[in-house]
Amino acid sequence: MELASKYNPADVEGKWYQYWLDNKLFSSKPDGREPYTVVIPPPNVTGVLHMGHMLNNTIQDILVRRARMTGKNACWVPGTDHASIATEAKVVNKLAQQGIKKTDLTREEFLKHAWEWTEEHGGIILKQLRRLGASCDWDRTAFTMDETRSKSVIRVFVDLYRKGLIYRGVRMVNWDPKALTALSDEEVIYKEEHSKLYYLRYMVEGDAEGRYAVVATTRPETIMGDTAMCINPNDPKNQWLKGKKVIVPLVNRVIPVIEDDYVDIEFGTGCLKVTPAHDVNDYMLGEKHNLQSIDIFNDNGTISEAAGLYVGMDRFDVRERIEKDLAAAGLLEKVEAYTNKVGFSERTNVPIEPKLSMQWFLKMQHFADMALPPVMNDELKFYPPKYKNTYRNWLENIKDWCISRQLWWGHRIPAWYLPQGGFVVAETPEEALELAKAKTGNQDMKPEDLRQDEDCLDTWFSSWLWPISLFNGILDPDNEEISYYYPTSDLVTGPDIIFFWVARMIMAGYEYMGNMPFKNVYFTGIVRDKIGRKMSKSLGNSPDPLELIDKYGADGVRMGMMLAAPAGNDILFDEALCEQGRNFNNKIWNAFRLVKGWQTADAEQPEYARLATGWFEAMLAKTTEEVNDLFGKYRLSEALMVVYKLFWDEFSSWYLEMVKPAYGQPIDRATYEKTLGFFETLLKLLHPFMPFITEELWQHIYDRKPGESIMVQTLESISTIYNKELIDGFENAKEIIKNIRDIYQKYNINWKTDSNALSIGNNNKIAKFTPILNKLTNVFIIQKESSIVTDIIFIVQNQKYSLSLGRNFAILELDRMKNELKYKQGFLESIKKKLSNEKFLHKAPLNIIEIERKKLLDAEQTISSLKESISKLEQML
RNA sequence: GGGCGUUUAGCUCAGCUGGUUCAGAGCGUCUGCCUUACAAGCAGAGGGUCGGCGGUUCGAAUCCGUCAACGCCCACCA
Repeated sequence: MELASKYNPADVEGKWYQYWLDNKLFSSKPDGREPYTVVIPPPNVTGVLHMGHMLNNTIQDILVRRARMTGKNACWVPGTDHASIATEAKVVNKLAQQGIKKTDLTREEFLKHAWEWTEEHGGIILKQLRRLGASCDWDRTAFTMDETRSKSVIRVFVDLYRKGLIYRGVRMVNWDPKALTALSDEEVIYKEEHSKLYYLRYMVEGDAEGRYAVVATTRPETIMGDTAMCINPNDPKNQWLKGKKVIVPLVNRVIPVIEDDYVDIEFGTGCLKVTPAHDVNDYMLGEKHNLQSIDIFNDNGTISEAAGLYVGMDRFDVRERIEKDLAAAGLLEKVEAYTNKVGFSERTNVPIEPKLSMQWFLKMQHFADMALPPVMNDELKFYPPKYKNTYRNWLENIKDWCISRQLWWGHRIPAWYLPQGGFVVAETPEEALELAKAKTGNQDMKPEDLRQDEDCLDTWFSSWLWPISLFNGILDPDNEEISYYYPTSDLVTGPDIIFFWVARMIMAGYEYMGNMPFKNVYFTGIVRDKIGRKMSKSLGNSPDPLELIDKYGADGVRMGMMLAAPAGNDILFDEALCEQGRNFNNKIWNAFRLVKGWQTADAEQPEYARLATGWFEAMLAKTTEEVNDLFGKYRLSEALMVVYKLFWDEFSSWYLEMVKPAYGQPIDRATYEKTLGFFETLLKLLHPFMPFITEELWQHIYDRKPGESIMVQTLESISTIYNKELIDGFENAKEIIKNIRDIYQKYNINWKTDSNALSIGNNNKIAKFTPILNKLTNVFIIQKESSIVTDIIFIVQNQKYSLSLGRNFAILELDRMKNELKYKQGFLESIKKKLSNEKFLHKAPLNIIEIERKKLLDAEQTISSLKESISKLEQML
């Protein structure tokens, strides 16, 4: 086989992905093996792959492939999320471009457009994941609005309603004036805004002196909704206002002055305007003091008829306008610059408006009580564990979840209103009708007499069931699949959805399965650019993952991501990392070319090869153990780095150089076979990280049967028992070789043609490695102290070595040796000091003292031999 | 306002329960090499009072206190 000198990913990636699919290697069915289950965080159905997905799914694929190779029945279930608000907004936009308003359509017509949109754009992202190499069981692909998942959502809603955990009521909710829907607290993002604090004059009614109270507000446009002014009863400066009535500026409504401790005496003037319809706190005050509530906003954020002024204007236009009008009327005391926090809709990015409305809620305390302990006591582990705190904090301050959305795209709330008031909750219209008949006693009731709730459920109300509903565990709780695959193993997701999704899945898991939904949660970081900025379209700093794959290969990009991705830390992504990944692919490729290019011969295995194979076997075992340990701790980037170094440094730079036959010479068969075996093992270790190139080479390393794949080879066969002494001995030998190479380079020695003598003294341990030293540096070993004054001296692990170069370079080394002597003497002093410290000898453990004593002896020995060499050299001068 | 986290080489980060795996890794930098697998490479080298200060200890990057900078999460101060 002729191989190009560069690896070309495009030639092999598509081929092997298809091969894996054709041979059903991603598919999983319950069997006798231990299951390993991962459910994908479902991306938005109409989304496209971005760097965050790339990172997240690379990690999942690494874990899944690794599990598969450790003998588990790995099942990675893919799917997409209907993303209620986001998708509906996209469909509304698209319709708007065609001149169609949502309000002109019936619900059915709108949904038809939405499904068309979904079918057109849906699932693109799943196709893109294949480019990455994602080993999902595609036959299981699910959608949060497919039949099984939809029915599951409805069943859960009905169940929770019947358990008394879902209720309906009028509450102050976060209103999104663009999407025209309520939002949960989690969907509101607070941002600091530079705004103004307006001081408004509220004239005191009937006051002869024309006195007025000054109220500070950031939202003067809400004065039309004022129904009281509030002071703190303990505020000395406002005592005079007690019992008075004041006049709302411009509006001229007379409102009472009420008293409540809630008001902060220090803030502003200590006078607070109360607008119960448009502020959460004012709402509470309104309830407490029985105030009227005037809703001055329409759903889209414009001023309503009820306001009486500025009707139809946008809320922010009114703010500007009213400032001028107030000033003109002499009712504006002053305006100050002010920084405050404003809530924005997570999806539409418009400021949310607190609004009183009728919504459905889920009582959360019950769920919080179940979901907190298993995380806090590490039954369910978070990686990194710092997120336990975040999680606890949220659960300990849990609020009821507003689950209704005024949208059409989603799961419609299964509540039916009766003509005479009241409602029933049921899974189907038929069941609802029966319930309605029973409730009203009217047996003649017809389906059309019932009116189903117009609203949809929050998207997360379906995704919180994901680990269960994917295996149909809601509708058929005892089926084989759910029993086998649940609880799932690892969840890989971003910390930004810890409340939205992770916490709620844990809740649903305990409620419906009586068990955790996953055993471990791996929180990834946010992908940022290399100078730490979030990736965004407007900055243009977000590379297209598919273009990166075209450029560097999927394996290269995967590796680039993983090199920079410790769990929970943000990753600063730099294309240079993909380059490093690509280079590594190339390195593997070329190592393969070398090995496969060798001719074999029936020859005795040389001693250097015998030593090298023994050593590399030990290295392989040692590294395998390290990798096992790191995977156990979810330290994937470190695991990759360990294998990377094993391949590049130990295998390519050391091992292959040791066993490589001279040019044109064949290699003995024993070494060749060993080397192929090592290569295969290395490919297996690398496969979870770099699936494509490892498959390609694995297929070529030996003849394989059709359908065979590295994917399903087992890693457990790699021995993790190794000879530590052998490894240490090689490390020592490598140090010596490096020293010799350094000297060769420094003095421009043509070492390939000239053999040089290395005196190693009476050092049997190193003598053993003579064949290796000889092969890599062309030295011959003299096993006694050198008496040649002009030898170049170097010290490795406190042993002196003398290299004879036949010419007098040693003089040039004098300074270096003197420096080394100085350093060693300083070192010796510090140890002596330590060992003469009574307290140290008294209190330190014996083994530590022993170690110090040994250091002392070693240092003394080194110093004396250095001194000797130096003085000899100096005599020569 | 509350909570959490980070600060170690030019960059990105490891360093768990204090002591030879303690000052590390990868990348970058510098030097020499187009050596017959690979210049997307090979062989070497340099580089840090472990954020500041104080304490505990025979001994501190590691434990405690404090200050500073940065980041994240939560919270109803208009």
